Amino acid sequence: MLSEDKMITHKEERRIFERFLQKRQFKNSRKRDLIVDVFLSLHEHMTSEDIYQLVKQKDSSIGYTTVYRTLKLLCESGLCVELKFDDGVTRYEHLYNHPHHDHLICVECSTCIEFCRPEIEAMQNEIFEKYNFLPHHHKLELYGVCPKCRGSK
Amino acid sequence: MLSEDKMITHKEERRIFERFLQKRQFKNSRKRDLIVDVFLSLHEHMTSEDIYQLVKQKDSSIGYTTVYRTLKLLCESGLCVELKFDDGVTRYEHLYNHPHHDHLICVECSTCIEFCRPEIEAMQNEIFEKYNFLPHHHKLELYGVCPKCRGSK
DNA sequence: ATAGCTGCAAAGGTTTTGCATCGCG
DNA sequence: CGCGATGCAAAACCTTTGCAGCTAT
Repeated sequence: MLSEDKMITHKEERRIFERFLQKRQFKNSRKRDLIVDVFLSLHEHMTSEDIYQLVKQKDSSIGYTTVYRTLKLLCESGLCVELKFDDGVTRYEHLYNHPHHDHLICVECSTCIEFCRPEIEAMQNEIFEKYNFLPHHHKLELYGVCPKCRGSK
Repeated sequence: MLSEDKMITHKEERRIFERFLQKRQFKNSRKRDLIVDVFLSLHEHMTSEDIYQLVKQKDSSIGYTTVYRTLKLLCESGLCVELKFDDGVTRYEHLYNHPHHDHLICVECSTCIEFCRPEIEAMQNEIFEKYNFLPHHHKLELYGVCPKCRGSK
């Protein structure tokens, strides 16, 4: 899990991913590159299906499986994390250039707002220490009804 | 979502559920009663499959579907909440007699510890207000490696 | 040539639902 | 009787994997 919040360029992210592939002795692939480009340009959480649809617009010969497997690799490389909200669908979040944050989610329309609470980090560590756990990651999600959905009732 | 943390008896919980069923004009059912009894006696989060196994020990003629549907009813009645951790399996938590708490989960063995952080409530409301959301519920999960799993490496 | 890359189809793992039957009121 | 309660089987959903053919090195 990454903890540094410094900004890095798209190009640097690509290099990170390439080094990751090299370490594993993977080969180059035009299709995988395209998927990685699409993913790195995303600023919102998306499901693998969403990302598959975006990728297909650029190259309709790419299959879902390849998108799925590439997203897994992006997660292993540290550029991506899987998010699982209450609706049970896995979403992928672009991690770099994205300071740590938590999520505020509308239970009606699934709108998702990101917010920051530095206090959480402190509290988190306190609890991990108290129970002698080795910290891995945490998840804070607030569910409610967004202003738009409140209005339309 | 319940916010009161007072203790209530098993019998009172049953009455709450019965009133809930009456309001919906549901009929009595020996099997559903048995499932409710098993559920109300639980103190840990369990999957529907776990609960089904416990129920079958008391009456092997009860099917999974009935357990599943009864758990849904318990949720609607307010006695139960569904928890979805990162492993994707829905767990059911007995809500009454259970002050509000959050979860510390071992990423290796899935051990789950409950802890309390009153500060979270305050912070939560602050954020809901800031973004003008109507609060529904929240979820704080800390994932790490528990002492036992740390030791065995 | 060897080993990784791909797409398709199918398998897995869970949660839900359709339907015919049973049983409470 | 009428309508909810049940069990079984099957559908729905997503995620993951097997496999045969393709491609980079």
